[in-house]
Amino acid sequence: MKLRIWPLDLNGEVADGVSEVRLWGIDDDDRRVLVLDRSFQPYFYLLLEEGFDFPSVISEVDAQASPLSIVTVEREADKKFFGRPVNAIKIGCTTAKECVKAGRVLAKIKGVKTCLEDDLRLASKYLVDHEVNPCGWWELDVEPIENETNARVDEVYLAKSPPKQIALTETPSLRILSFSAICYGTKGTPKPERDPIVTLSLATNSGAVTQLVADDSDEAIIEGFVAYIRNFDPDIISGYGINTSEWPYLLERARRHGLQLHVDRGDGEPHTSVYGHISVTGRANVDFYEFADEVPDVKVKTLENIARYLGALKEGESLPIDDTEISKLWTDREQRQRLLTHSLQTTQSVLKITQTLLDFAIQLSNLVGLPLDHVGTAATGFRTEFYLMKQAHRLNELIPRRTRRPYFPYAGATVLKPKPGLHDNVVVLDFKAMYPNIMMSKNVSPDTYLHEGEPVPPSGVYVAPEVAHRFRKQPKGFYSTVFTSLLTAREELTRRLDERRVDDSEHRVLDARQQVVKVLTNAVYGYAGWVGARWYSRSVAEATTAWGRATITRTIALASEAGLKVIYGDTDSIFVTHDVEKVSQLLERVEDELGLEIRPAKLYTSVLFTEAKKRYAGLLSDGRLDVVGLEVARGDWTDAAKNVQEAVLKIVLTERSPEKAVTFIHNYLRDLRVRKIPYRDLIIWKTLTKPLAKYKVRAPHVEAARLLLGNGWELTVDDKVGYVITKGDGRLYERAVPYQFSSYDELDLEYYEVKQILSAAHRVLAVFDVSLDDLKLQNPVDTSYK
DNA sequence: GCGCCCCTCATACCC
DNA sequence: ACGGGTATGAGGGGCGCG
Repeated sequence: MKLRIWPLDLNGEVADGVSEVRLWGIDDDDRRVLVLDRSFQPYFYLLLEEGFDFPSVISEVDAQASPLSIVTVEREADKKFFGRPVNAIKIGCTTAKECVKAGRVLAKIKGVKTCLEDDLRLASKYLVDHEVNPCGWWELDVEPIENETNARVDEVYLAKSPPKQIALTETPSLRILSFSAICYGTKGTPKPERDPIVTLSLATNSGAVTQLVADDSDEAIIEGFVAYIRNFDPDIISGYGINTSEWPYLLERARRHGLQLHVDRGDGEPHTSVYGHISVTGRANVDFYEFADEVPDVKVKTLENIARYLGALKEGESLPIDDTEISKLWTDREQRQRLLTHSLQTTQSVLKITQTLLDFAIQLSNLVGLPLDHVGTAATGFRTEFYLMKQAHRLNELIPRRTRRPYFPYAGATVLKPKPGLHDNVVVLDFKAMYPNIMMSKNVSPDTYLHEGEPVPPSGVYVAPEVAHRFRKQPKGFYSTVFTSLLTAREELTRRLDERRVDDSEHRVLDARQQVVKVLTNAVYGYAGWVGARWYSRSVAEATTAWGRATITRTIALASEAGLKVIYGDTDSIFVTHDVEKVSQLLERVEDELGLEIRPAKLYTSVLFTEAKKRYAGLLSDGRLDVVGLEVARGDWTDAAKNVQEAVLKIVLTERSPEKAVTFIHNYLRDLRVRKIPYRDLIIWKTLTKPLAKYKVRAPHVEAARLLLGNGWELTVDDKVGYVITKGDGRLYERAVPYQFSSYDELDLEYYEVKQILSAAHRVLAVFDVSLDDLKLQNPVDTSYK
């Protein structure tokens, strides 16, 4: 019989010595199904040296085969490696593990250059080989079988054919469960060895909201959580930070109570899998903290900030409780209800974030080919690589090994010195997908690159400026081929999007699709220059930026020739006076001569530059303030400094009055001295980028982190430390204190005035020749300081 | 002992 | 564990300075 399946999760197993791929999904009749595929033979390739023929190598393989669990040995005469035809031998083994073992032995045979594709997991290889992507529709022949392993699904099948893609686009109706937990500890970060969970809230996309609350013990919470999941049977389990917090905590608490956290559709517990995510077999466990980087406008990636930005938290609503408050609130019976409400709100925010970002996550999984629960945790490089591996397979290209290489830097993009001051009516002209289009039009790819000394082929070469790297014009390279399909897909999506109304349900899916195609397109250049990449090529990256520099340089010359004033430019954009006539001439001229599309992106009614590159602010034609690079756009300045700078920018851009800005600053400083500015606006947030012991210098945020650690708080790499600067003598790092441990009375307000507020404000006002002294209050040694 | 210069380290941004 | 280019602030050493 035929089965149509939308794969949600898959795993590779070895059962009774036989490799088995388990495909968990939803069928077109809305049933949850498990398909077992026992016909997928693990294998790898031996790549032959040039001049060695099959028989001699194969006889040597046969001679060594007996202790190696080799099942099949086949010639592969039509494969390519970096675009060149090669001879390879396909070796099948009983299991993926045996492949690795056999590869190590057989790679030493004379005439074998290397072994390939032995370093891929069974499930990955299955997806690549059968061209199956999760979160899409596939059809295959199956035969119903007994549910021997008690999988928690409606049906279990045995695969009778490989899956084939079918043209169904709609997403099945998914059951989504979001959750969050709060733990109780009196000494710093709660520890699962010691401290219980006090409440766990759950919310589903069917509208159910449940809260589990501890009595003497959290045993009932864990049992209730497991029972709830088994009953609701979610396809997606989501949270915010659950891979590092909730899941490890729940697992340890369950262990301590002698309970099984049996929440999956198999017969196990959640477990750590590739890229450090937590896998719940048969479901997709998605931690939306992993997608916070896709929201670059939010600088400090707390749940509250992300929720607010995405509209998942209404104006006035807040998630005001921080970790240090929890134990107080739980202990105080009167206050306990506030904590429980907070927990519910948190979970509801998570559910809303899930509903906002899930389309993107699903489309990313479907385009890249990684399962939904992996794709978030996989770094950009690995997402790109998985996509490329799938494309390589379609093109009959063998997949290069991952190798360790030395790193050599290379030159990047051009950034112009801005013309400082205020400019009216400025248009930003952007090249559309500059690097991808350069790479495509110049056939820039690892397999088209001509190494030094290689003769020019009959079809000719493209030669990169400055660096003189050469790329054969024919045949079309791997990257070019990939770009062509990505850019074509994007155009097709844009066309279909235009046909639909914004409130159309398919519009959301198409828009998410279009976004992920764009994200992936833009990731390939960076991937090519990453030393860890399988398809790494420094020459590719270096040639691309060289063509980019030539492009922007020529564009600037053409703009000047056209009589336009060039105010600034960075990589693939130039800022010019908005002279409609001349600009449209320029656009035409550039596209004609350079063959790349350039278009107006932003229009500023007025824009302000200092002497610095990459930092400016302007009023967009719709009246919004757009701040780039300046303190307002950074997460490591106090809100006090950012708020003042933003106000100053608004005043000077709209009212053109530096004097008014100065008055505003004076008033703000007076408010600060009488403590009208909220304490939280004086917290500085900085990320720990390495373990504390590895820091070579004593820095404020590092010392604040040490204080937290000393008080029982746990901190790991990537955690943000919030600290304040207190009064006293000595270095800043001696006076930096975690914000939880200090209060307004202890703050060094002079530091905040001078180093935060005035520094940020003066950066803007210096353009108008306002001095720092003009910004200070008349009585700098006001008694309220000390 | 203090200010100044210059350098390194650290972070976060832009595209 | 994708790229290079850039700004900025704090720390820290060396130096002059009666």
